[in-house]
Amino acid sequence: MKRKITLKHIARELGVSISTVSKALKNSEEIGSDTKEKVQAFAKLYNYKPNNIAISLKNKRTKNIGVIIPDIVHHFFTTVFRGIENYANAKGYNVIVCVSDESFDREVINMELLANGSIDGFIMAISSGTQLKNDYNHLKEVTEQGIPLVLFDRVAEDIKCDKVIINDRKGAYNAVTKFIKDGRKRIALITTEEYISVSRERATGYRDALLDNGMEYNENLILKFPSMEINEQLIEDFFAREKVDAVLSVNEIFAIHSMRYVQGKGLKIPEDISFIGFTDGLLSKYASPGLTAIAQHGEQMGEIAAEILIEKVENHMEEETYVTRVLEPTLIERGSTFN
Amino acid sequence: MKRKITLKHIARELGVSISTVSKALKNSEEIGSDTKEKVQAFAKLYNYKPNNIAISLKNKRTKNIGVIIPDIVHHFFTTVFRGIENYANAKGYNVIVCVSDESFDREVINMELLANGSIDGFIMAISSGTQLKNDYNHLKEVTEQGIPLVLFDRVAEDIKCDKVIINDRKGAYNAVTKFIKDGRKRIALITTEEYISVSRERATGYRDALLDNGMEYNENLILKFPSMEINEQLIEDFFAREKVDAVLSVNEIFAIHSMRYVQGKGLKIPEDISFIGFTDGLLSKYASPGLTAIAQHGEQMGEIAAEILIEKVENHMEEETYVTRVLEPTLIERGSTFN
DNA sequence: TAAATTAACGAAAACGTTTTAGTTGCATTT
DNA sequence: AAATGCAACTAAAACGTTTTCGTTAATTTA
Repeated sequence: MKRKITLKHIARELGVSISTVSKALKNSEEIGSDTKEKVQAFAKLYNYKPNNIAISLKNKRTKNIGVIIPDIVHHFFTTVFRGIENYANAKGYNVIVCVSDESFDREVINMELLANGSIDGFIMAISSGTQLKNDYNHLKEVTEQGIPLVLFDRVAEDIKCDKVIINDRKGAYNAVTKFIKDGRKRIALITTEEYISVSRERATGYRDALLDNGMEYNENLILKFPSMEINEQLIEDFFAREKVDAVLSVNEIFAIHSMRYVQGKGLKIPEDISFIGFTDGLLSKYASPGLTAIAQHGEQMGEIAAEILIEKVENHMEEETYVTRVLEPTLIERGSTFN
Repeated sequence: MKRKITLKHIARELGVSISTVSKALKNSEEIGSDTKEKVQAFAKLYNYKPNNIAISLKNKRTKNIGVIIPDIVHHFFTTVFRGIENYANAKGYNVIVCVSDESFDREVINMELLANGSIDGFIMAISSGTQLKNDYNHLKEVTEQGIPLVLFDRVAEDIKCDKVIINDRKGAYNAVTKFIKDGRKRIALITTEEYISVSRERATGYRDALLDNGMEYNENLILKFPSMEINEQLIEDFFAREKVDAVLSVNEIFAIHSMRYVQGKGLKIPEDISFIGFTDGLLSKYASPGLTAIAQHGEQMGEIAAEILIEKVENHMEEETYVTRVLEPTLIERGSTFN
């Protein structure tokens, strides 16, 4: 086992000072060329690599960025993560991921842990637990310490920081508008409770599209799941109770479950009933028929978030100006709607 | 913006030495109780938290573990990751993720970056690029430096380290055996090139099951995709050329694509043709009919890998003994096979 | 009373860097 | 010959901890 070699070892071995070694390795003009050669050759021979931790301590910069997401086994978040990782890596940053598991407590613990020097900045999507509790002190503490923070997708109005979101309202609006153009009359919305910021936005878009097109906004046509967990019974009750010819779902899972349910009841998609779902993930692509989806451009979102964060980290300007980048959703048409 | 407070600040403010502050905060017996109270109160008031980087430098332990996976937008890997993260977090470790994107070069770069002090150990699945190149020097360098390494799923025979895998051969064997019991006569295998260790194992299980049951092993019934990318044409050609009544696929995507193709041709699943796929992911669950799947127990795999790694990191025993934990695959039966 | 013990604290080294501010010895200038 | 300039190097501080080894002064022991 060959232990890691340090500047001190090289210095001792070559009979020069540590500073000389450090400068020689940086090709400093201060150092004579024969000494430089000697040092560099020795360093290469013994495969010297500077210790990141020591450099971090010296520079007060870790070249790590902390990513906190509610769930990793989730297509949209992994897509965003890929964007973050891509950009960050290209800029020489590593990514430390913590999963809040939709829990307020784990979010707080993880942030505090990372905030003590381990990272240069945060990128995160707020957990549903936190959105429910509506307590953002952990975020405020971090920003007050001067640690840059970029929120994506699940954001909070009153946090002063950079944000990257998609225009969820418009996504829903466009979807419902398409349903109406296709002649759909009873358009349902399947969603979660409203404390999730994105669900709230999507519900607004749904309502606005109906009203703008002179249609009735009927709360009976909205199915709200109390949690992310699927509940077959609620689906069954809903479709038994309401006659529906189009469904907008805030996520793929709810949409796919509903599709399978109505197919089981003998309905034809899209002839009898039509579906559009948020998040253009694997399920949408491989469902039968394919699920028309509102793409959220997660990878791009991640790249932008990382770009904004790293810019803030590197050019530590004191003026507190924050941007909110709003991406436009795209409708990916598949077999679950008329073409 | 309130800057982070350090031991030095507290010491200066309270007119004591840094060592006294450090000890007082650790409730050392050496320090008088009134001094301790004073220091602790001050620290709490100004929300003192020790700097992780400084501690890392001092202890030569970062409490970070590096995870290198080929792809993050991939159900199995995220599942494993969740297991790793769960266990690691509970033990006070953070997880730094790097995505090799199936590329040898990125794998090497990422490992070298992290190996310079940023992490205490690695958990990784080898990229296909690396398996193709069959060059594992970067792994050897890391282990030679005394950095613990745990490989999972995609492992390499000749690397001396701990490993966590599933019995891929048995998974395939059991699937094919089931096909045979169900009366299937022409059982196909859809796979990748054999340089991927898991594909090789699965192919072996496929063959063994056929031969053990007195059936013919016919290479024409094997469809090999040259890459992870799906190629519709190959599927079309294959099913046009070969008459097949059962398909074992090394992943979900290939299986789902094939199912859709044969359904498009008017075949009934499972009456005319039956499917089993590796990786029990979302697609299997939500396909119609549901895809009978060989579950790889990713989360458990991640937890075990993390457990082994952290054990090695913390009890740095010099004896070089390595374990290989083999998990048993489970067949999850769904509509794509007879019950 | 002198010596030994103890409680309470501080100085300093160490982890591995980077960087500023010297310090040499030698060659050039006046 | 003294002063200047320069090339090539080193010492030391700094980043924020932890920890070992002192060092006090007060207290106990013989």
